[in-house]
Parts: sequence; structure tokens; C-alpha cells
Amino acid sequence: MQNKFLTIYNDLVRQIQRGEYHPGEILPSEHELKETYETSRETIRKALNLLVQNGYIHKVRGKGSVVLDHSKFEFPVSGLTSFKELSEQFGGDIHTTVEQLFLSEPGEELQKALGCEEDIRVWNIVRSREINGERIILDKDYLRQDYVKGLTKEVAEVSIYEFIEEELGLEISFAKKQIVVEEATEEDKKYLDLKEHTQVVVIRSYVYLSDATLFQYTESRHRPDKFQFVDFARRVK
Amino acid sequence: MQNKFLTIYNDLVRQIQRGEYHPGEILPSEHELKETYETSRETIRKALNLLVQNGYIHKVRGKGSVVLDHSKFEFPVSGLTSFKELSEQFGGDIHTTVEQLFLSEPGEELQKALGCEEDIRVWNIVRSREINGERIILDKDYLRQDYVKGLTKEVAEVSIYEFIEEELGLEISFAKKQIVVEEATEEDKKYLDLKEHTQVVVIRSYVYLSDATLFQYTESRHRPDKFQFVDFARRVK
DNA sequence: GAGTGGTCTAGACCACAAG
DNA sequence: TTGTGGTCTAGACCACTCA
Repeated sequence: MQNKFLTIYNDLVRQIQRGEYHPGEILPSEHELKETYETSRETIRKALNLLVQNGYIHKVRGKGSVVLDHSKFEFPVSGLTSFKELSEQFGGDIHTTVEQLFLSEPGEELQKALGCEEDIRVWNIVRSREINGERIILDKDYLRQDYVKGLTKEVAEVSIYEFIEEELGLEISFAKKQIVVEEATEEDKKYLDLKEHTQVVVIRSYVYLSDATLFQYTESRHRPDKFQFVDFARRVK
Repeated sequence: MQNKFLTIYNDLVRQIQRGEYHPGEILPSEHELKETYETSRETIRKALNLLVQNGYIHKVRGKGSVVLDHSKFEFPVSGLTSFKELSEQFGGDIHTTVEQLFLSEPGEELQKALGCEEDIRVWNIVRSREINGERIILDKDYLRQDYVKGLTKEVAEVSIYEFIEEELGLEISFAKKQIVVEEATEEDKKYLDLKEHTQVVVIRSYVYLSDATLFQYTESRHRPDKFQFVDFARRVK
């Protein structure tokens, strides 16, 4: 059994997605929902706050909770979305190839990116991602080996994040990301089906554990025509 | 007098920034804080949740609230950054040219994007942004005229957002954004110094007022080599 | 076992919107 | 005036961490 407020949140999301509430309509009031779900108002409010955070509704004092048009953004990619989560939403025909996997000493740039000393070993992982028969994403990961031990090709083929969280028991907490467009490298051309494209979209991520230590640096290199990023921004008065 | 939980939040932020709590240290427990601030635990929790959201602390069940190194995240916040805010951070030599400004009936696509009827008039604004002598951004704005009246070339040259919020008293609340890469159009080639580039990075924004009405649709078209987007993402378990 | 944060309850008063 | 969401309270029980 889940949390009550999560159950209510999921129920309301399902109803909105099914079209039982249309964009512009008002949800039942918190008092009504409280009766419907036989719970307290604060619990309803917790569920509604989740809907707000994820862009499903907008609350207006004195009026109610307005349903937003969420359909325009079917691929919510904000957050720490890993390729595995992304591919589950995608639902297409997907395959990962581990092109490289080895340990090395960090060069000067990598020491800086990872904020570590040179006596630490670093995993180098290069993976290409094939979607519907085309290799369109190249993921280059660098992980501190003192945190992540025992990485294998089999793990890299499935999900490194899952391995880190479930096998190693480390908790990934937050990430800084930068998105830019760059010229494709020889490596991009080698491992991706770039067709006529000469540039790639690069997402650089710095990933932190829950104790705020930086343990991973990643470059996710996308063929530009298949790249999409979605963001939901709230005004911070 | 502010909200209680906001007052507590601001107080704790100040203490962390002054170094009264160092990264890695544990904040006083929620029970202790409750006594200190003479309030209820839920109110303390609201303040602490704000600290979590803004990257100041990380909570661990059974242990407490760990203070994070916030100085690592002193980069421009994503959010609703307008060109004006962006240019103030940039600090370069900047100039805006209003290429077009007129009222029209919304075509079919625009009616869909703005979710409005065809009997409403829509402002069409096209502005090019010159930074250090190169025109690298083309902003195409579409605003519902029933909300925004009296737009002039002078306003468009400075800041439409400022005009909307300060002159018209409307409150901009949130925006949904989509970022993709597309082929440059004839219009892009006409108004931008694209040099050898054949593609542009397109940021599509749907901007809402605080009563959740969609009143603006914008395409911000960037020359790819000068584009950058920064994001801070928290794990949503 | 003691202390921590996570969830939940059943109230209360307030500010704001609309008829 | 009525109904809405925003804030706040004083409890309660639970899951988890650590000694």
C-alpha cells in the first residue's frame, strides 16, 4: 500500500489524462476531495501540491484548482531522467551498445570536472543508444571508482543508475546540467548514425550523491533532429 | 509581517550563508526547531521543505537535515528568464531591433497554440537580438490583445514583461518550455547572422498569468553556437 | 530504546473571488 | 455572504538510524 497522498495524486493524474477533467476546468474543491477520499484536507493538499509541481494544475485562491493542458508536453524529461526512464516513456524499439568500458587515471580536465585527485581511478564508459534502428544518442560517462566498484558490461547495458542505487545502495540526489550545441567529433561520427548532421546537442551533467559528493560526470550527445528537452518553470515572485 | 514558515526559512538561509552551519553538519531536529521558533512541527517542516527545494539541505530519515555546499550552485537559475534578465547577467554589448510589430487575426496554428478563438486579435512581434555585434537570437512573440493593450515599438525595444507586470498590473505566473533543434527558416536567415549555420535552437514557451490563462506564445530562435541552457534537477525518488 | 524525519488527522482562522 | 485555497496548530503513529 502506497502513501495516501501519492495514491490520491496518481488517481487524479489518471483522471486528468483520461480527459475526465479538461484544460480550463476546475477540480473539485479541497473540501469535496477530502470527503471523496475520506481523508484530511492537509493530505489532499499534499496530493494537489504534487499536481502543481508537475504542471497538471494551477491553484488560484478564492477560485480553485485549474486543470492545465498537459498534453502539449508528452515527454516530461525534466529532472534526473536517465536513458532507461526515457526509453520506457518512449516505448519504441530500443537498444544499448557498450562501445567502451575501462578504468583509467583521470586527466587534468576530468580531475576538474569530478573535483578529485589524480590518485583516484575513474570508470570510462561509452554507450550508443539505438532507437527504432538508428543510433542517435552517445552517452559518455565518467564515474569515480572509489564510490562505484564492480561495474561490468552487463550492468552498463541495462542501467548504471539502477546498479548504483539498488546494488551499491548509494543514493543519487541531484544534478547540475548544461545544454549546448557543438560540432560532432570523430567519435560521434563513428558511433552514431548522424546522416547529414554535422552538429550534436550535448547535455553535460554533474551528478551528486545525497551527501553532496560529486561522483559522476556525463556527456549525453544527441543527434539534433531527435533531441527534445521540456521544462516547466514557475515564477518565483 | 511575512508568513511564519517563510520567516523561519529566511532565518535558516541566513544562518547557513553566514557559515553558522557548515556543509555536512546536521541542523537542529524538527522538534528542537519547533521549540526554538515557538511553532508547530508542520510549520517547521514547511520551512525545511523550502530549504530542500532550493538546494540548501538534504533530509535523511532517522538522521536529520544535512547542510549542503550551496556555493556550488551559484549559477543562473533556469526559470522564466527573459532576455532582459539574461542580458543583464551577460554584461556584453547588447541591442534589440524590433523587426515587426502588428495586430492580426490568429491563424489556425496560433489559435491552437494560444487556445483562443479567431475573433480575438493577436500581437505579432519579431525582434532580433544583437550581442557583441552579431544578431544571434530571433524572438517571435504572439500575445493576446484582449489581455495586453497598447503595445508600442518603444515597449518592445525595452522589455515586454516589465510593461505587462508594471504598467498593466498583470501577474506572470508560470511557463512551459520546449527546446528543440530545427532547420533555419528564410526568416531566420534574413534577420540573423547565421554564418555557416543551417540549424537553430528553438525554445517554445507557453506563458500563463496567475489565473492560469494562457496569454502568450513565444519562439526564441538561437544560433546554435551561442546557445546555452542550465538546469538544476532534484531526484524525485 | 531513544531520537530522527514521514505521514496523517481534525480542527481553526485568514485572504481572496464571485454572486 | 458563501465558498475557495493558504496558513497554522497540537496532537498521533510509523519507519528508519544509531548507539
